[in-house]
Amino acid sequence: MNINYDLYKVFYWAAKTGSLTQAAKVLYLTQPSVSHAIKQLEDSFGITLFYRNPKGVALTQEGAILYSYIERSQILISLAEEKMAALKNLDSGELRIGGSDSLFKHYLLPYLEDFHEKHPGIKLHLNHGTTPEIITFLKEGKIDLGVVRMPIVDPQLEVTESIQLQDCFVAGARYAELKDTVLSLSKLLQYPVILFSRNSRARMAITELFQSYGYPLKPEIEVGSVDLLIEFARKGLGISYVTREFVAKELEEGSLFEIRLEVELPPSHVGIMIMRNMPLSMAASRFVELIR
Amino acid sequence: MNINYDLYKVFYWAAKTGSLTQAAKVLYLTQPSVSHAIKQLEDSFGITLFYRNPKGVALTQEGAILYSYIERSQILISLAEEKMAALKNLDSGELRIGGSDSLFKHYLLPYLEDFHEKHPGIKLHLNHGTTPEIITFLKEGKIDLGVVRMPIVDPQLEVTESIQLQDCFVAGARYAELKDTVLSLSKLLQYPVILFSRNSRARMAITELFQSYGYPLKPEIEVGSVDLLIEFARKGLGISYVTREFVAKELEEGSLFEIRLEVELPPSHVGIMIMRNMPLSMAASRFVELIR
DNA sequence: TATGTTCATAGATGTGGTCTATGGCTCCTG
DNA sequence: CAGGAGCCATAGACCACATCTATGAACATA
Repeated sequence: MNINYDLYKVFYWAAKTGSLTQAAKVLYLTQPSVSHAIKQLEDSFGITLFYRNPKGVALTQEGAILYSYIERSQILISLAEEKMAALKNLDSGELRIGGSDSLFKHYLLPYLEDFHEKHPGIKLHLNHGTTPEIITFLKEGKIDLGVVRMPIVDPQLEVTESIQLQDCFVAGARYAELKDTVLSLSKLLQYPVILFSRNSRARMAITELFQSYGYPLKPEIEVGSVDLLIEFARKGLGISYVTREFVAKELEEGSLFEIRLEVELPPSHVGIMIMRNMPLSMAASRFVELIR
Repeated sequence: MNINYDLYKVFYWAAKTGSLTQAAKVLYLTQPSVSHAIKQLEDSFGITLFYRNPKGVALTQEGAILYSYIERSQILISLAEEKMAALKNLDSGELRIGGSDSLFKHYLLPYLEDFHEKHPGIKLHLNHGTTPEIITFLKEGKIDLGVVRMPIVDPQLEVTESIQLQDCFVAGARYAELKDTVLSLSKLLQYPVILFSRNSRARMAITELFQSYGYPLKPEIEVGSVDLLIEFARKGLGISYVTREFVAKELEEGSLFEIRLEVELPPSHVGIMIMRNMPLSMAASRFVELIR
C-alpha cells in the first residue's frame, strides 16, 4: 500500500491524454509500462480508475476524483521544477547583502549594476549596518554575504580580502597653504579634524595610530556619513579623514586635495564575508565570483 | 534530469522534520537512503537544498522555495490517498440509480434505506424516467445502474433478473360483487378499466395479451402514477391494472381485492441493468450485491 | 576523554520498473 | 467479409538503481 509517486505521474498523463499509448509517448516509456503502472495504482487502491475503451481510456467516477487531486499536485511539481531551473539559471531568486552605506555607494555599486543588468530577475536586498550588525545578520541567515572593512576575525566566517583602500586626510581650498607641505602628526592636530562619528573600523584605526605616537586624536566635528565628511572638507570646515578612493572625483577636479603626512597611514582592505561551511545561494555565489 | 517523484516525498519529510534521521524513520527507510535521496535531488537541480548542521538539516533559500511548492503537492497526494481509502471503504462516494417512481417506492426503498444506514457518507441520486431514458442515462454514464421491468434486450447492457412481480386487476368495495367470481376477459371489459398512461412495459404487455385473444383493451381512465391507480380503484372509479406486490397493503387491509381471471396473466421481472464490460463504482457494486 | 548525536560514503544485494514480443479486441475500409 | 490499424493486456527476461549494512567524520555533551 506504499505507492510509488511516479505512478501518479503516469496516471496524470494517462488521464490527461485519455490514452495509455499517448501517455507512454509523453513519458518516454512503452505502452506496456504505462499499462502496468496504471494496474499497479488500481491494485494498490483496490479501485478501478479507468474504463478501457477500444479507442483509449476514460476515468471512472473514482478515477475522476483521484485526478482532481493529482492534477493539482502534478502542476505544483512542474512549477517547482521550472522554478528550480530558473533559480539555477539566475533568472529568479534574491541576493541579500549587508554592508555600510559608503561601501555600497563607492565600492559595490558598479558590481551591483552589472549583476542586475545580467540577471534582472534577481531581487536585490541591501542591508546597511555596523560591522557587528552585519555579522549578526549573516549568522542569523538574514543576508547572504557581508561587505565590510578588514580585519575580521571570527572562526564561523570565511572572509576574503578584496581591493585595498587607503584612508587619508583631505582639505578644501580654505587650507590651500597645506597643498605642497608634508605635515607631522602634531602639526595636523593644530587644524580642525573631521571624523566619522560611528564606531567605524577606520575611525578606530586612525585613533589608535595617533595614540601610538602619543597624540590623542579628538575631532572638531563628527559626522554620520561619508558624504558629509567630503562636503564639510570642501566647505573648509576642517580636514576630513576619508578613504581616498571615495573622493577620487573631488581630488581629480581639485575641489579637495590630499594632505601628505610624515607618517605613513595604514591601508585597509575590503572583506567579503560569508558563513564558513555554509553553501551560498545561487545568486550569492555568482555575485561573489563577480566581485573577486 | 528526470526526477523520481519519490525523492520529493523524502525531501518533504526531511524539510518538515529538519532531520534526515527523523525523515528516515517516518518513511521506514535508513538514514543513508535519505541522505542519498537528498543528494540526488540536489544533484539533479544543481542546487544545494539543505544546510547540514551537527544537529540536523535546515533549508537553504532555494530549498525553502522548493518546499513551498512540494509541501502543497504532497498534502494533495495525502488527501488523495485518504479519499481513495474512503471511497474503497464506502465512507464516501455516490450512487446514481435510474428507475421508475413506482419501483423506487415499492421495490428499492427498503434497500436504499438499508444501504444509506450502512454507508451514510454515500450520496444517493435517484433519476426517474422511462425505460429508454434510463438506458440512455446509463450509456451516457449519468447513472451507475438502472432498475426497470424486464425484458430488456441490448447487447451493451448486462441485465440480471431480480424479483418476480405479478400484475393483476384490482377493485374496491364498489365492485364487491366480483370478489368471489372468476372473470373472462370479455366480462372484464364490461367494467371501466384504469391503466397507467405512459408507455410502460406493463401496459404494453397487457394490451398485447388482450389483443392476442381478440379483444381491444381501451382504458376508461388513464393515470400517470401507480399511486393514482390504487387510489382510483379504492374510490370505485374502475378496475385498475396494478402490480400485486405494490398493493400488498391494500389487499391485506381489504380496501382492494384482486379480481381472478380465467386467463393467467404473465408475470414480469424486475431487471437490474448495468453497462456490460464496464467496471462499477465501489458504491454501485456494493449496492448491486445487496439487491441480489 | 568517552559517548551519543548528526550526516556522508562505500560497497553489496535483490527488488521491481522497463523492455520486447505477442495476443485479443474494436473499428474502419476496400 | 477479410485485412489492417488502432487500441490495451499479458508474459517473461533483464539489469539499473533504490535500499541496505557497515563504517567514518564532525560536533556536542557530560
